[in-house]
Amino acid sequence: MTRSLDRLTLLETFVRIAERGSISAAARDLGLSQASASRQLADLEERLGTQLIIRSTHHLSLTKAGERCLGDARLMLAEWEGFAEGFAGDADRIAGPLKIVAPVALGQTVALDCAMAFQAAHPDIVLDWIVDDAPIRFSEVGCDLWLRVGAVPDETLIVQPLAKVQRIVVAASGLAGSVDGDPQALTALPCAALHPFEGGRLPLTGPSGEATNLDARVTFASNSIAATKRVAIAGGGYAVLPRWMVAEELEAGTLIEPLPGWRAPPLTIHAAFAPARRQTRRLRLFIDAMREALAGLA
Amino acid sequence: MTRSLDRLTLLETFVRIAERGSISAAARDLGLSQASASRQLADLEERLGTQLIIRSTHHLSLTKAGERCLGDARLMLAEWEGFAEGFAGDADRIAGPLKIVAPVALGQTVALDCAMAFQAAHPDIVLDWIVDDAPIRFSEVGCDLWLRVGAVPDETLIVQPLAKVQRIVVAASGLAGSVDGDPQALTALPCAALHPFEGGRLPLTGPSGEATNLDARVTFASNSIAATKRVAIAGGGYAVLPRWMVAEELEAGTLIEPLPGWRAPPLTIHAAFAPARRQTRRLRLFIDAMREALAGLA
DNA sequence: TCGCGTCATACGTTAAACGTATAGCAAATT
DNA sequence: AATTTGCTATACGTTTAACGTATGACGCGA
Repeated sequence: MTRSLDRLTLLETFVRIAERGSISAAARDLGLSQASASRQLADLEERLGTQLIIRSTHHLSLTKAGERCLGDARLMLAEWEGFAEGFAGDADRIAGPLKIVAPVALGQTVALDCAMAFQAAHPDIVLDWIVDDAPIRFSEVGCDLWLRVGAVPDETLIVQPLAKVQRIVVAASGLAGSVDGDPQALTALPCAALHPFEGGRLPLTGPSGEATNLDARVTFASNSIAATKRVAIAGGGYAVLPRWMVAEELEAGTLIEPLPGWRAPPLTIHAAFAPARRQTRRLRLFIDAMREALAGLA
Repeated sequence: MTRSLDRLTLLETFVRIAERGSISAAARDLGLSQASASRQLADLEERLGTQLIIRSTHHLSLTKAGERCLGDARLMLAEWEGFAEGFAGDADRIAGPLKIVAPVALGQTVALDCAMAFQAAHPDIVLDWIVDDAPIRFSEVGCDLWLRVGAVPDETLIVQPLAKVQRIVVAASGLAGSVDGDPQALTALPCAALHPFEGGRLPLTGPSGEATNLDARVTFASNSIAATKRVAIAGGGYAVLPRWMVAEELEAGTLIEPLPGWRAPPLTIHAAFAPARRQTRRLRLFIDAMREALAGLA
């Protein structure tokens, strides 16, 4: 009987090497010698009959086969973990890493509060919290959960809606004081537009369900919602922003709602994660907690 | 760094033990000593933190956890195999076991011919060919492919249609010689019905698309299509049978078609197999070959 | 040029998986 | 009832391969 080191351990080592871009760094992370890590990678390559990583002394890169292997390896490792977790005697212990990418605005406010509360409730969870509004390459980042406002541009992922975000038109009173509830008056004003949700057209729904689609004179465009909000506060243009995000400014009068009762199309916050037949309990619980926390944004 | 024997190897050993119901028999199959097999099972139980198999000297049985583990273990092993196969350098070599359950009639004729041709083309394939008309418990049998006429009563499986089977009314001429193309005349004759496809009602479609639904006087019922055919030949009743299955008898005059041009509802032959993100190449190729072979039955 | 960090590999050491042997048990056979 | 057969678990010495240390070749930056 030929013995073999654990194939799943070989995959773990490979994934860590790919993520760190260095055999030595991965070895340190995993508590191995550099020589062992190097040999395990070679062992995996031999088993699969193909080269996965192109080596050089200062730069490792994945082959095409290595890229495919990375995605599959992660899934198989996640499946083992979900599987083994399903038998664990200690059903109450929630532990292990969670790497999460969240949008900047939510990731520094509501979602972050939720994540901190989750960690306080489960102290053995290790959170890796990344805020980023840009679309990520999920398979490269190696995260467990991607919180995303709007569409998730990756059809390989499982995408679940968590909450809808109510959006309204807001502006500084000096800019929009004369609008007086008339949507058409907006077309004369500058617009601070948020990529990729707003462009030259602005669909709105009124208090009685009436619809209109305004031309927007975009004078400022950004993919940063924080920047868009700041421009609106400074009077540089009206903006379409989530109500939760401008509640304080509306209360303080720093911003007004020039079209009371009118709504821009709501956006959906999605949870996106890799398909595996069993998700780890900590991920499932985290998603549930996040769904509950975001429910108040509607 | 603690070394560990391959977790996937532990799963393989467990699956074989469960299938054979004996640690010793599994050890012989796998080329291990009985002691090693016993230890590997104990090792897996220790890793998962739960007992999987209840031991006795003459009868092993799975615990509840063991039953769940069996299904998941098979899937994870299949996923590794599909994964590793995707990297194999020798893309042309088709090898390994295929365990297939087929309906009795097809499994002794057309489908068997196809399977034998497939094996002749790929001699390294090991076929385990089981004919059985009864519904199987897929997860217990541990087969790769279930060929099934009609519905597949297991929603956990991937089910793909392979072919439609054209069915006609046939009878011995001594019984049905006076029917003379009139469907209603059938209601006076005894019917040999095949479970679960025929009962007291017989829907038929005529040559011009006209539909009728006859009362069937069932005097013989069986779940065996071969028995039903035999009764028809012997003049014990008319039967609804696939055209492919009675072609010779029609040619020889042993059976006649009392309602030329009329059809019973066709049945679909399905291929059912376990979901895995990657199917082994041999299974994919086999299913393709079977689909092609059965295409002539319509 | 020098120093540092990288990866691959040789070599002796280590850890764990191996098979053989044995004991206890249950069922079938004589 | 006694014997035979086949089962599983475990002790023990053996075997195997994975381990870490050491070293050489290489590339990059100061």
